[in-house]
Amino acid sequence: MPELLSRRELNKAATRQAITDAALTLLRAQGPGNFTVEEIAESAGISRRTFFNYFSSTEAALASMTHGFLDNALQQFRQRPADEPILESARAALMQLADPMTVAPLAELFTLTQDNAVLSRSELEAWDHCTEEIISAARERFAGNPGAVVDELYLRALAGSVISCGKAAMDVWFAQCGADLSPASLAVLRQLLIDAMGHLGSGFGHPVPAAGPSATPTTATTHLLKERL
Amino acid sequence: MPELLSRRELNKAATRQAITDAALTLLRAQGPGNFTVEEIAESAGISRRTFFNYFSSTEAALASMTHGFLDNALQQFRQRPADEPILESARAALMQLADPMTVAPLAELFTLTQDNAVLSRSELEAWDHCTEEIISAARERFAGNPGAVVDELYLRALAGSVISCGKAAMDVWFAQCGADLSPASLAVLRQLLIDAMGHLGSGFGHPVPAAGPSATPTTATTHLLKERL
DNA sequence: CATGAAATTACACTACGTGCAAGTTTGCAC
DNA sequence: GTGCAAACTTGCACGTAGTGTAATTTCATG
Repeated sequence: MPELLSRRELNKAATRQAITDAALTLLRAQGPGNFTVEEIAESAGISRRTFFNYFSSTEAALASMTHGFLDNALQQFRQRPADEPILESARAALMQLADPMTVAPLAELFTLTQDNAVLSRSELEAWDHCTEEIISAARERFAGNPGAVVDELYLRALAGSVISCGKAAMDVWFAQCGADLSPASLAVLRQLLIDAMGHLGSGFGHPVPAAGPSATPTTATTHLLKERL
Repeated sequence: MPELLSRRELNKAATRQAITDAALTLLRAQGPGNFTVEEIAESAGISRRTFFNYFSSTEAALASMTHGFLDNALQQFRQRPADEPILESARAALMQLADPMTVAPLAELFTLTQDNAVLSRSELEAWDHCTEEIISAARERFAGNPGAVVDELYLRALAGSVISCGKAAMDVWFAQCGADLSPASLAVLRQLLIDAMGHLGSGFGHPVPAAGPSATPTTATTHLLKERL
């Protein structure tokens, strides 16, 4: 069987996909909290018990999209050259995400779960998980540096701040553009990500930066980033 | 009866306290996830239903301690002069928390729930809630500035980063010192908070941090740690 | 003390999440 | 193909979470 994936793995992937599809469909139709695991299972053509073999809860099933999104970002990050400044790597990784295919599921999920406490919990967890992953990635990168003692505080503070800035950019973007995925909207998102990382890179030195989602990068872009733009 | 608190309010506060005490006691004795709401209620001398009148879940009851801790920090933040740089206000507010009475409950809670997924969720939620509160506080502060358009991205990125750095400092502290609340340990915590805010204020320019605003932060930290280990 | 508001309680009910013991499908060797 | 073992699914049962509701108790006030 010269396929890359065995039949078993294909079936599992299909089932997993069917579950998340069903969950998203129900979320669209009924709104958050207004449907049960049993309905998801029925809609996905499986038993209630099998659902729990794949996901530990409804929120986990939905949060798998966020996880996919963030794993994608992390993959981008790991591919950056090791001698690049971390902030620049993060900026580049985040930039890859301002892409219709990538943000579409997340954008919709965000608009649908905006005001729901239970669901946004899982989102928080996903972001936190990504933070931990970035810490690992950054630690590995520094570990390549011989003789350098890795400063755990620096790592954690930096990774947390990067994620916070990415999250802030997406929050502002959602608030401004909703689920709009037009090129103009995505350009806004890119600029927000750039600006957020710029603020971070410059130590948040400008309390009132000149705002403008237009083509001109705001004054907040730092020397460090300007070098590369 | 011109008491500051009516009998009703006193009773409610006492019940609330009894619940959190009971939950913490059970957490100590049985470990996370190994006790039920019914046990908490019984131990607190109330009915199961009454428990849910106070807290929506076991985790919520335990997370109320974290909320208290962070509300305290927020209160400190709001009391800072409005013309002070935000980062300095945040640093000062966080500094007030490196106090035995304040961190003690949080430290124990942290060590007890270290490896528990469900409980750390509520902790995440508490930190996120505090972030939102800081955003509000900072927005109010800027709103006092006439004619200034508040940059939502700046606010959210900054608040998120500040919280992330505070969290990073506490994570590192817990990892290094456990639940140790000795003066030396608290000094380490203070220094970690200072260093984290220093990193943030300098745009994370130094992979191996060297210069701080005063004295020699990093060496001071390691020195203190060496003393204890 | 009487009365109404607020809090507690018992009860019932739905849904969640899990262990277990079947049954079913897939992979692999013969 | 046949047989077998491992992986996967399913139904069932059980304990627990969380909530609506109505009855009961506690507290403040006239």
